Amino acid sequence: MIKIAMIEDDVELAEILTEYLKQFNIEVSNYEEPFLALSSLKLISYDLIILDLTLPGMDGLDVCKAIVKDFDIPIIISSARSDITDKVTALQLGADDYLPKPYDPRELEIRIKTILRRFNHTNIPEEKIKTFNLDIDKKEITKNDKYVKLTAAEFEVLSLLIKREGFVISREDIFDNSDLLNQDYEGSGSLAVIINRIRQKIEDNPKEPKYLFTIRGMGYKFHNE
Amino acid sequence: MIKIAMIEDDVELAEILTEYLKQFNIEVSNYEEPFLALSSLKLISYDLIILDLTLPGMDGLDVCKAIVKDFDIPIIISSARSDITDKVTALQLGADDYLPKPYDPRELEIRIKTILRRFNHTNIPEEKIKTFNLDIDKKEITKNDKYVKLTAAEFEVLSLLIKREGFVISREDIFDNSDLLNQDYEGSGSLAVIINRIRQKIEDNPKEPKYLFTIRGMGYKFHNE
DNA sequence: CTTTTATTGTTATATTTCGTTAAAAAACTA
DNA sequence: TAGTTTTTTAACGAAATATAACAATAAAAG
Repeated sequence: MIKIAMIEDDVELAEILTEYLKQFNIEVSNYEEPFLALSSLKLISYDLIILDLTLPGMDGLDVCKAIVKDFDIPIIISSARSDITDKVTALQLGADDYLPKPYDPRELEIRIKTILRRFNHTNIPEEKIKTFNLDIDKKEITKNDKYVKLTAAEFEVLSLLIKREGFVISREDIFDNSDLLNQDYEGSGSLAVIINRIRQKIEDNPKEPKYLFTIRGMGYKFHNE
Repeated sequence: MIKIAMIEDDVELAEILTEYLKQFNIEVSNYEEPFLALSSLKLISYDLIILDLTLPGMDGLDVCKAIVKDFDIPIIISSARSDITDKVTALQLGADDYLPKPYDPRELEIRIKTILRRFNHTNIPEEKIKTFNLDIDKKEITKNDKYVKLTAAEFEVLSLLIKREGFVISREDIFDNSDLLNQDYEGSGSLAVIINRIRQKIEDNPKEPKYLFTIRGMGYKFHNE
């Protein structure tokens, strides 16, 4: 689990990003107030900071400076200011990356992973030893580098499970994150059928799953090892 | 996937090239600001740099010098300046190639491939083991070095699939990338017909495709192995 | 200029696929 | 054991795709 502190006054944006990053086991705590953030940095250990430069009534660069001074933690600057000097200054101050707004959340995800990998070389396992790998662009999932042929709905469900590997995903969550599945999930066993079909395709012995577990009363959980 | 950093202040040109190179699994990140590019080189590992010499308010050759000094990465210089000394200087500085503007994107693609092959001898697989080969100039496609006779429309569709090999291509995408096909694709099965005709020509058993797959609800996908 | 041939788009029909439903079986809880 | 939840299974039907036959058009040949 990666923990991130976000300093962002646009609450709506912060929520969107928090929601998006949750998919990848990234937990975001947002602070609208930079000084509050600075205080809590002393208490809670985060892996990374995302700092918005365009904060109301203060210069984000000063905040950046303060963080660099007191903490050894990677910083990603996000800013709506198109001022080029900002970028240079921020990077000179010790920020690790600079993202001009608006940006694609996926871009942010990639930058986070890249920076963290660089920062603590060994920490992020990275999709290596994993049995299952997900290639979003190619829309394909591989099990031990072997292509698993899935239908659209099966792919949607399984990719969500892989993305949230290790966590229990409620049925509701799955439907919320799917465009394909009929949203009137209530009282419908259709998901169970899809899960069952996925098991047929990925488990050696579908009766005794090694990867896709049912957590009774809660949902499903995926182990990728 | 080949990753390239482009340093180019003409955003429009950069976008065109980015779009074009995407076809060949080449991902381009453009930096309008050379110093920003230099900073990000430390963070992100690119396979190659395309550097525009005619940057506003600074000498691109200095940027080139800075890159060569700190990074072991091939550089292609692109320049609108017709000054011959520039070319010589650039190459002396350690640039790997020099392209005078304006140039054909295809030219750029070839240079990129050539340089990368030279640079890391083993890394780029190169179209060797591939069953299908596409020669854009000759407008011909070969299967195991044997010429496949296709109609114009079939060629357009199949070449797109080959270029984006491994990725799912939506029907919409195919029509967008075609001049020949009737644009009113909606509700028309004409593409399915073309796909079927292609299968008859390239598959051993069209009923069970080994190359041209249907991804239901998504589009088509081509495997070239 | 007419005839032939090839190509492409259209339509209609056949086929396959896949999500849903429903009902039964199995697993768990109390 | 009874009652609930989850899984399995089979069958259905709608939608997506494939196929075949034809029409329209363009290109080539005579």
